[in-house]
Formats: sequence, structure tokens, C-alpha cells
Amino acid sequence: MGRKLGLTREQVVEAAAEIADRDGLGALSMATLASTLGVRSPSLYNHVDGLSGLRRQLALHASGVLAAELAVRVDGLDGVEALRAIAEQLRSYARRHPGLYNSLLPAPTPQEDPELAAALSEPVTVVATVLVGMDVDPSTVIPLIRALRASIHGFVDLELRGGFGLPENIDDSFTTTIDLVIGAIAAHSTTGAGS
Amino acid sequence: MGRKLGLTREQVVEAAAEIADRDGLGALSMATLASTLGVRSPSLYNHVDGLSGLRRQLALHASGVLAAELAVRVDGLDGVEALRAIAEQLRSYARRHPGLYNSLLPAPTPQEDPELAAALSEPVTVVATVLVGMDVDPSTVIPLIRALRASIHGFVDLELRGGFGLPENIDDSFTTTIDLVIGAIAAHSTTGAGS
DNA sequence: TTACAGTGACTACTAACATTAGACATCACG
DNA sequence: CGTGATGTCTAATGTTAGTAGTCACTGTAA
Repeated sequence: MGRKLGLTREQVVEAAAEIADRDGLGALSMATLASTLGVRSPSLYNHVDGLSGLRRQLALHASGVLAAELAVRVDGLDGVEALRAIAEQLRSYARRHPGLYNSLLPAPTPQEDPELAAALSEPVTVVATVLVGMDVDPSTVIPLIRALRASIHGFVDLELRGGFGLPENIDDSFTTTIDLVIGAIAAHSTTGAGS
Repeated sequence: MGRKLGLTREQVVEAAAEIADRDGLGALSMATLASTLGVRSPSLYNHVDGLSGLRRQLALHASGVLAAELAVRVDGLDGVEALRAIAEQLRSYARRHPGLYNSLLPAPTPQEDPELAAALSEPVTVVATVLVGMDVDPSTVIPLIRALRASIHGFVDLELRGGFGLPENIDDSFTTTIDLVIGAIAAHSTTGAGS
């Protein structure tokens, strides 16, 4: 029963991520987290600023890992291939880490939490870089990023939350979805700012 | 302090919807709901099967209202115009009733809750009807519905949860998003099952 | 080697939460 | 007028997040 186990914040966040990914973000509580770490729940407050602080740490961690995965995946690619790679990798991350993916929303405003807001913008930056690499009218970059983000996020969110009635052919439907959107974006880039 | 106030389930669900839309679905608790109804929380169990049952009732109510709104909105329209109307109406509903919209996910499987699963499929049926009205290859109807749903839901969800960094030009971005997807769907319908 | 200060765990506590059990008042109906 | 159903109540249980204060352990320095 020796005290001073030497728990670190990294260990706490890692264990929290495991619970969130396995049982859902909603099932992550200070009590269950403390229990799995072999510690009493007040001890966690030495490492993390309460439950909301814990979720914030999860979001920081998740956005960093996700941005890194995306960057690795698009390395050497550009244009349509890069966008497809991003979509596949994003869905892959969400399926491997549903709890962490869910921790990315809701997003704070830069006024509320500049550090977290900046971290969350990193994955978006990867997409933006690809889009400006294609010859897209600069004034349409933001709407197109939003369209792509919305389509991928919507698909992933519906998939994770059981929004699709039938579990059949979900992979095919994802391909259809991103081909639809990416194809339309490509049309914008090659034909200029067509209507 | 007379007892037997004659509270009905409709009143309970309506008050719950108001709280969920105003303060967020997460802020809806038996305690606060009971308080606003001028009643003690155990009394609510005479009308609703606990908090999960209450959320289920919210989802049933929301899917019914949403399906009705969509049906009214698309009445007399078809093709691209109908799809655009659906997208606009869905976003409108989500903005007017964020709590109720959130209650629609997660969706149960038909085995878990046949009644709710059926209710949730009603709004989807509206979209499906429009798509079969266009001459879309029947084998691509499901992927195309999913693409459209994903794009609209993703946009709405990101908007509601603050996922877009800048609040500027969100209306324009929504138009861009649905035009992208609906245009691509229209291309599928006119050219047959093009890849 | 011993004293000391900081770290990090603990116990004990409060407040809010959902939920159940059981008492009791009220109402509609015979 | 009585009776049973209905619906609200009080009381209690168990779980949650979070705070305050205590104390053991560890590393450093005299």
C-alpha cells in the first residue's frame, strides 16, 4: 500500500483514451478511470483538471495524432489522390479511435481556448494545403474544405452512431460519397470557379 | 399543494424538448425537468420510463415532426429542387431544434427498438422517394442517399458543435456543399450509372 | 546521516444525479 | 357513499464530480 505511485499525466490520458475508445466517451468517468489505474478518484486531480480537463487533454492528444497520421498519409500525393487518402485515413482513425474522434467535438472558439482551437485546426490545415495545391479559386477554398469535412465527418459520425440502418456495403457507400464530393471539387479546380 | 395535477406525457415530453433545445440535450435531467414542471422528479416516472425513456420519446417526437416538415416542403417538387428543399429544411430543423436533432442519434437497430427504428427511417424515406423519382440506377440509390445524408448531417453537426472555426459565410458554404453533392447525384441520374 | 520541503496519494465530505419503494391523497365510477 | 385506480409525494440508495485537509514518501541539502 505504498503511496506515491508515480502516476503521470501521460498515463492518465492514455488510460482514459483506452476507456473512451472501448466503452464510449460517455462511459469515461473519473471513477472508472481511477479504478482502472488502481487509484482513488481524487488522486486524478493532481494530474488533470477534472473531467472537462481530461476531455480537453484527450482532444489535444487526438488532434495531434490525427494530424500526424494525415500528414504521413498524404506525403508524396497531391490532388484527387491526396484528398482520397485524407478521407480514407480520417475514417480509419475514427474507426480505430471512436472515443478520441468524438472528443474532437465540440470545438471551442479561439477566445475560449486558444491552445485547443489551434490544435484542432491542424488536421484542417492538411486539407487546406492540398486544396491550395490544386488550382482552386482562393475564394472557394473555405467552402470546399467545409464541404469535404462535412461529408467525411457526417459519414463517419453516422457510421459510428448507427445512423445507417443496414450495415451492408458501408465501405462502398463511403467510396461513393467521397468520390462524389472529391470529383466535384476536382471539377472546380480544373474548370476554374464554375458555378 | 393539491396532488394529482394531471400531468400528461405530452406535457412532459414537450417541456423536455424545450429544455433540450434551449440548454442542450446534455443539460436535460430528470431533476431540472421536474423542477420546471413544478413537480418532484420521481413523479416523472409515472409518465416516462426514466431518462433513457425520455430521450427515446424525444427521438420519436422529433423524427415524426421532421418527417412531416420534409414531406410538406418537398410537396410538388422533384429532382434537384426537391433534394435542395430537403437539405434546406433539414438544416432549418436542426437550427431551430438542436436538442431534438441531437436526440435522433444514436439510432437503435430494428432488433433493439423496432418502433424507434421505424420512426427514424421515416425522414430517410422522403429522400428515397425523391431519388427513385429521378432515374437513378436502383443499385446506387442506397449509396447516394447515404452520401446526401452524410453531407447534410455532417455540415449541420459541425455547425451545431462549433466545428467550423469561423462563423462567416456558413450559409454560402452550406449552399456550396449541397450543390456539390446534389449536382453529382443529378449527374448520376441523367447519365445512368456512370462510374 | 539527518532534517526538510515538495509531490502525490489518501480519507472524509458535500452536492447533484437517477432510480426505487412505499405512503397517501384525489378522482371517477358504481 | 365506498372502492379502486391514478398520480404525486417523502424517504432512501447508490453513483457521480469535485473540494479540503492529512499524511506518507522522495529527493535534496546541511
